[in-house]
Amino acid sequence: MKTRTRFAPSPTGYMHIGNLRTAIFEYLVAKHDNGDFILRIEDTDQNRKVESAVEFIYDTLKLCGLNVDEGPLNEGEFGPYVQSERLDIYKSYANKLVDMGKAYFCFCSEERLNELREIASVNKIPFMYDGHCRNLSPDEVKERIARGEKYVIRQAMPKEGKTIINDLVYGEIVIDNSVLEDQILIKSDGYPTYNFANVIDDHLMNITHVVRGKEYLDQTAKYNLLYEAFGWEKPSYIHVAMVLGEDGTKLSKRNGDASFMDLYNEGYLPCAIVNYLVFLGWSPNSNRELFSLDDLILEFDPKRISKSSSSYDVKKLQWFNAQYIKKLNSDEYLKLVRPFLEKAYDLSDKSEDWVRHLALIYQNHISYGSQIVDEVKLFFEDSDFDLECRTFMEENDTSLVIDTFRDEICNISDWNVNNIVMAINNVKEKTGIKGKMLFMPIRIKVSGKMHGPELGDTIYLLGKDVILNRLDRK
RNA sequence: GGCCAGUUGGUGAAGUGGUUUAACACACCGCCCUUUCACGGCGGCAUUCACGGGUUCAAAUCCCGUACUGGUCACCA
Repeated sequence: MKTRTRFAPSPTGYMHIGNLRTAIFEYLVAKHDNGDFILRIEDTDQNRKVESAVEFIYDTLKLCGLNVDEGPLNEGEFGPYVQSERLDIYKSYANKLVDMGKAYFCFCSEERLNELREIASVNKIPFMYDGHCRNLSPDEVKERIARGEKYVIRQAMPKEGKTIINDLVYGEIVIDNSVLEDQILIKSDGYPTYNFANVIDDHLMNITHVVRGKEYLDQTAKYNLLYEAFGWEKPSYIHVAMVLGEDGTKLSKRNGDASFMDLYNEGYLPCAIVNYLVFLGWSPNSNRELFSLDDLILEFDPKRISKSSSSYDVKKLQWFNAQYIKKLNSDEYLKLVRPFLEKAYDLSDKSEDWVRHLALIYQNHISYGSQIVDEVKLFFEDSDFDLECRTFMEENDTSLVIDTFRDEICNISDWNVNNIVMAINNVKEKTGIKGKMLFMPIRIKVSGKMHGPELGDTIYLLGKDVILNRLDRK
């Protein structure tokens, strides 16, 4: 049977890094086996729907190179791929279960349920539906439905015995059936519950490997019981531990950096994000860290997914991203960085060459696109010396170097990097000062900083007039 | 609270009974390179694998208990 996995998000118009990571794992499991990657939209909660969320999900996956083989926008033979369009399917399967005597109609009111809940909380025991409607006679059921009473359909769970979950990552997990409630399959509004819709869809869509967050691990017992009730073959399960924030707490929407789009808009490359995310909880059978998606497909083995949760670390992401930025050719690099420059500064009086030259000297320095804005600031505005610079200038007599340098600069007729480097060299010859005591005074005067790009380039790009001005400042 | 899982350095992690005096990478620190800065290179950084017992000639690796962390117990997904 062809391997098929599915990514099944709710259409919220937002994708955080944990979701994306799950999608990547799903994609890799499928593609490693030459299988299919399916997108299914889980919108059974009508309140949470967001306009154009489906397009957003497609866009995100596409940016990451995760091609959807079947989904709402490119349907295959197992559609529809949106759960709200499959309501009849769920109903018919629920009724089938009722006919088999494995599910039943339940007319219990919210008031009665709340009462039960209260009693349970007073007695400090976990609430569980008591199966009140489990043995209603078929005639009574028919009559009450005819009367227009509201109902849900619940699955009749076994009261005894154990259910075994087999997971590729966690191994065998045993759940006591006595903790399982008669779960609702169809809600009173006619919509299926998440759990039920999942099982039906996964089976009908021939999903062979269910990859999902570890928070569903316990619930898998219910899934298995459903598969068994129908007599269907169970899929393989791959539960993936969660990603925690840097402080060890759960990632949330409030943590802006946890959103893929936010990272993308800050100038992180999708290939770097993907590479980083895969390494959060997975490792290959070697020391290699840099992987393209295609290489990942080759290497990926779900058995090497970690059982414990891991923390999201921007520093490491930045390292990955810097590696990929370095590998970009200059056109690709410019495409990444230029929008940030245009947004932050007025480039209208700058030549294309100038912008290119400026951007390129930072290619080996930045770890994400928008970082260039700060780095490049000294080319667009004067800034005061920071403490480090002031201390240096106060503790050292720099006037000889600066004065000589000024003269040399004035004498340059052909303004290019070579001549500028030569000018600095002349200062060394004439003053006998070299090394740090030569370069630092010039660097500080010119850029206001002790750290920065190559001095020759910096001076060249700033231009003669600006340089002469800055040499005179305090 | 019941149930389920996890616990290797600041972070990601390798490791599944002896080749481990615990790889590798990020971060950090130091040195070298660079006439400056960065890039890069080299080196340092867990006497120890949450803790306590046990099994064994031998345990991070197997067993039991404790602690801590997380998950889960909805007409949410």
